[in-house]
Amino acid sequence: MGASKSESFSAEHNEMSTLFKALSHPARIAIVDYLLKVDTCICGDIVNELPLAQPTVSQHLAALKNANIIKGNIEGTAICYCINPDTIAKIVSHFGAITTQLKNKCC
Amino acid sequence: MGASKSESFSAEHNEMSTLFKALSHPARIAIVDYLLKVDTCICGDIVNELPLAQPTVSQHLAALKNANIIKGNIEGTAICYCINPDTIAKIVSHFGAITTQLKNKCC
DNA sequence: TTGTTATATTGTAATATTGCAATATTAAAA
DNA sequence: TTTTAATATTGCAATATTACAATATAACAA
Repeated sequence: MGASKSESFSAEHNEMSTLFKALSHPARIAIVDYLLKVDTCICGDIVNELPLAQPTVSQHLAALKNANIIKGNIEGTAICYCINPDTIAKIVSHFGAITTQLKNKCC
Repeated sequence: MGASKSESFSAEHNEMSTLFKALSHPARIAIVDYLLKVDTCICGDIVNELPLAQPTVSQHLAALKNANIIKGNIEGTAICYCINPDTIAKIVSHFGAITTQLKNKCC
């Protein structure tokens, strides 16, 4: 086939894998990194920060927005992007649970 | 094109995106979840736990092993898989840094 | 209205991923 | 040695992702 059999897995597993898929490209990690580095949220220069063409960056931003990892507020002609702390918290909480479970393991 | 321009990004960004890519499929999240749920490391029944054929599961296990998220020890005919806590720690540390940076943000 | 600037969308080509049947490999058991 | 069980590899078809040129849209400026 080729398509992932997502309907065969739990909502939780699908939700987490969707978040990780959004972070599974170096450009998108770089975008998140940049948004954290810049103090202000008024940031219309993400395109200049990346070694990719404008439509490609736009697609990566859309992927991050679609996964709720970033938020974008229209600010005139520009768009102000910033991290969505709620989604980060969700991922952190997932790994918190993993870390707790790992403490009882033999490996 | 189609191939990701990974050579244009930093080693750190590539490394993190590779880890997330390994976790970007529900079957692989389910495998990690299962390995954490099972107390013993002697686990040769991952195939029966997933709604996928044996070769497909084998590929997902290889993907996780390749990203150092799990380790596999040969135990006779079976293979004993378990989580690699070092890699989990690396991801946790990444999000720890993000959480710290987020505290100074306006959004 | 006519630029101009910032971002999104569309179309398309190249490449990667997913899934599985068929087959191979490997190690223990008979 | 032959069989059996567990896992890996190969080959291939279906689908998804990545990248970008060309174009569209939307809002402000002149």
